[in-house]
Amino acid sequence: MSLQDTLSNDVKQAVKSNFNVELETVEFQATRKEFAGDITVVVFPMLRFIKGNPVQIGETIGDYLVEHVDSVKAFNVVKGFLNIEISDSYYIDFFNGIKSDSDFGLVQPNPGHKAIMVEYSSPNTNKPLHLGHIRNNLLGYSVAEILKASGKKVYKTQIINDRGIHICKSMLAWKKFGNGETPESTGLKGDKLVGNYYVKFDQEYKKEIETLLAEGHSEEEAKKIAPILLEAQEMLRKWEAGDADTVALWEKMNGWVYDGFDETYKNLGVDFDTLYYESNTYLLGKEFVAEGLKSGVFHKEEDGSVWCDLTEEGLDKKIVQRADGTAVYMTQDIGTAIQRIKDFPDVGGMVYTVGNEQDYHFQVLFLILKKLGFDWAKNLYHLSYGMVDLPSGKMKSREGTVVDADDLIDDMAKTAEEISEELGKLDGYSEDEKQELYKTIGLGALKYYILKVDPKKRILFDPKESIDFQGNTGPFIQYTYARIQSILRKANVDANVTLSAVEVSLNSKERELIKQVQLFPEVVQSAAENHSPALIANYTYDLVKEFNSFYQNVSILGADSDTEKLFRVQLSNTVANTIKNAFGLLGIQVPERM
RNA sequence: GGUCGCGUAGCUCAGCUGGAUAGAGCAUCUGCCUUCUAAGCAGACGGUCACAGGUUCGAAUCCUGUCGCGAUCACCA
Repeated sequence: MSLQDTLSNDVKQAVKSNFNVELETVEFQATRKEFAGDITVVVFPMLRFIKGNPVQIGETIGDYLVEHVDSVKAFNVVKGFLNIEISDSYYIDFFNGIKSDSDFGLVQPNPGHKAIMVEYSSPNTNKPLHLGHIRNNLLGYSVAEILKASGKKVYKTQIINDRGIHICKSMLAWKKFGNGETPESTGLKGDKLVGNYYVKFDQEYKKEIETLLAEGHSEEEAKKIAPILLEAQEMLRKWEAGDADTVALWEKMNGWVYDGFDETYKNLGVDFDTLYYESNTYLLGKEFVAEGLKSGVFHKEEDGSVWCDLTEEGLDKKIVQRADGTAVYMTQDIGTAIQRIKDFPDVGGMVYTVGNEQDYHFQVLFLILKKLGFDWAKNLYHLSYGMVDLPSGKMKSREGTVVDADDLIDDMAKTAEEISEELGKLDGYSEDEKQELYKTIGLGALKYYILKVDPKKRILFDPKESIDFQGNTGPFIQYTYARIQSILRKANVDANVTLSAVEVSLNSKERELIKQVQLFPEVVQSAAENHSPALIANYTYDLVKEFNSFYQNVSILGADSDTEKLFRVQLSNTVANTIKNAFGLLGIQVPERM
């Protein structure tokens, strides 16, 4: 039970015995630094139930608390704010309780709870991953880890868009212009190679359009009758008909892409428990159209197309099946969702990590699933995130203004290397160790930079300047962790010794630090509820700032008594542990030294 | 035009269910390396929380409207 919960009961008791009023809730906030105290009760909301002067009410409650509650040492009242000072023994007890708990703040999985499936990444297989995918992957992975930490069983998944006209475009371009090139023959990553042919297709397509325009066709017409496009469409038909050659080529090229993706995922540090492929799911969902028709959720138009009328819910009418009987995007997503629950019966909810341009789509999808009567439909969440903008504007693949994921990761490591060399931090390291560390730091900077921002806001990303290594950044926090490790190596004390309040008296900085650490489990729960890694990131930064201030202003290994030294070292160790757990949830590594 | 999201310091961002004088970092300026990692610490400067109303003891936070930016409104995915 947290301090706030117990105090809440105490305050209610105080109010009851003094004013004979039963309070529903008590409002708390952290005490501002300029006042004495650790936690503050806001008296104003009580005025609705208790008549009187807020200062006097505060005084009365404070008197009661000091007298009846062991952990309350003293209090003061400023206006309607009752500032409570907590006794050292409370903090020391709390501290003793968690200091050897390496899983502090993480809830063990509860087998009674339903599992959650988290979908993220979900790329197309015709081009490499870019900066937008990085945000998607980091968010999805991190939210999955945070949900795990809050005690849920989690399945990480993605749906790979491995079919369609865009895939055929790169296949066709490779067939026509590729001269049998392979990743091995060119030394290119598979996804890059395939991506190049997608670009090649577009170039040829544009050339043909120009020719057609010169021949007097309208632009609209030219776009439709360009021979290379017709050829791609023919290829898609062949693929759908199961043509052996086409399918073989499709499998070969997709294989290259998957190898490339795997490398990028590995570099990013994300992974998946199960995969779905659109080529397997694009025909799903049609049987539910039939069912929906029967139950009246859908209706059929004269031309045979099937619709769902959501106008009563304030939305539009949405098509779920074309007049020719084929499925649309929405149909697939309905089918895939249902299929997933069939495949994993323990799943009771799903999180979709998809950009905010699809907000409307998911609103509709969730509503339809509810109408179809699935009880898990109420536990669906669209983890919607804003676009990543560049200073030059939007990323456009056709204009070559895309920031490639692999390039970006490499650049970050390079920046880390330059800064480290300049500061001369890594003397005495082997070249391999250095390279490993540059990667850890570079990725830490990138991940933290992306994750500390509220998911729903758009991010302005300046590849040259935006990622800093000072201030509110991943490397700053990693650095603090490494420094604590250094303290621990040199201090060489037994971390398991239990201290009592009689032996140690806390100064204000130690108090602040313990309070900060104490918040971690609440922050994790809140982040899980809000699907927001940003909460964890900003909390970790606050903790580290607090620690740095403590560390620089209190002499840890100076002329203190052994007990005080022991306490401070243990406290540092606990902070390090918390940083490590928090960063684990963000998928960021903390180096022992840097 | 309808719907949804965003608008906080020069820049990048925090600010939980309304609470005390709105917080960080970067940038600019001042101090601090013979003691544990200066990727650090202490401090200064910097704000009409887009604007206007409303709700209330109390609003950056909730409600309404206006403006600005973005997304979305396909028998595309």
